[in-house]
Amino acid sequence: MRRMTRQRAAIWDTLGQTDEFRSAQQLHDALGARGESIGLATVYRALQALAESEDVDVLRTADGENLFRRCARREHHHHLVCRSCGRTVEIDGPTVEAWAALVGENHGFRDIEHTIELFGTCETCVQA
Amino acid sequence: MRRMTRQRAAIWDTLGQTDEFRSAQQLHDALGARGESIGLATVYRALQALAESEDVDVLRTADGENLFRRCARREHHHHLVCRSCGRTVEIDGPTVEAWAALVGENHGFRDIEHTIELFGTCETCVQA
DNA sequence: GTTTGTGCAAATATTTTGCACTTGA
DNA sequence: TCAAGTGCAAAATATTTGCACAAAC
Repeated sequence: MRRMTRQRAAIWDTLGQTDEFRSAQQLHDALGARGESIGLATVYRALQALAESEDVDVLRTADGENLFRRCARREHHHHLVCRSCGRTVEIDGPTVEAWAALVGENHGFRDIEHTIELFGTCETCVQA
Repeated sequence: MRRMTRQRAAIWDTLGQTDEFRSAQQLHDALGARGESIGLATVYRALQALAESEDVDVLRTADGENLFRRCARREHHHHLVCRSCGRTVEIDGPTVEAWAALVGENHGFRDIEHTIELFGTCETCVQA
């Protein structure tokens, strides 16, 4: 079903080089800088596939851009992102998970899903 | 600073006609059906202004479209949206608010903001 | 060898913007 | 009057897709 190509290997590898979320464009640039010539459409297609198989996290910024990152953990989790430097912390929130499920049920909703992202300014950036 | 024009009045009025979230496009169509000829750009500009002054709620769908709705309540709150019929329930969550603030602080982040949306299938749609 | 992936360029879709013209206060 | 608002069409953004070609398995 899924073939390992030079392009996909390079994308996966590049994704592993940092912990930060990056856009398809940034990834494409990084690949170029690395000497890998890969079409932007291919990057999008690869990221889409990786997101689908949950091998990368997807984060939607306020201005509608998708950012991708190789997952550190496999389970469901959320993120706390520094709005200044982009540093990311992975969060797991039994509290909110429970809250979300409860609120949904209270209103007679089934199959609750939730989107939760936290944004703030990290310690380093506050000082700067 | 802010002038009341025929266009803005019509947009505001049309927003009040339903409780559902609608896109700029849908609003524009509804206005047309009503006999009001208003430029799409004007609709966008009006909605942007209304969102800024918090007179409408903005919801970002998974596919990156902005939906708007006249606020029922003034304060900060979240939504539970039916993925099938679009019915919306406004939620206020002291629990999550507190959780978000706490998580942020624990990681040394300041000025925490959060994005939280719940999606599910409502009772009516489950039966159907 | 056949099916899946790739590259390119063109297409989509949504939202924004420049600019000349209107209009509300 | 005259700053603020509007309309239109063009631009900007982010992502997707058609199709001919290349490459995994």
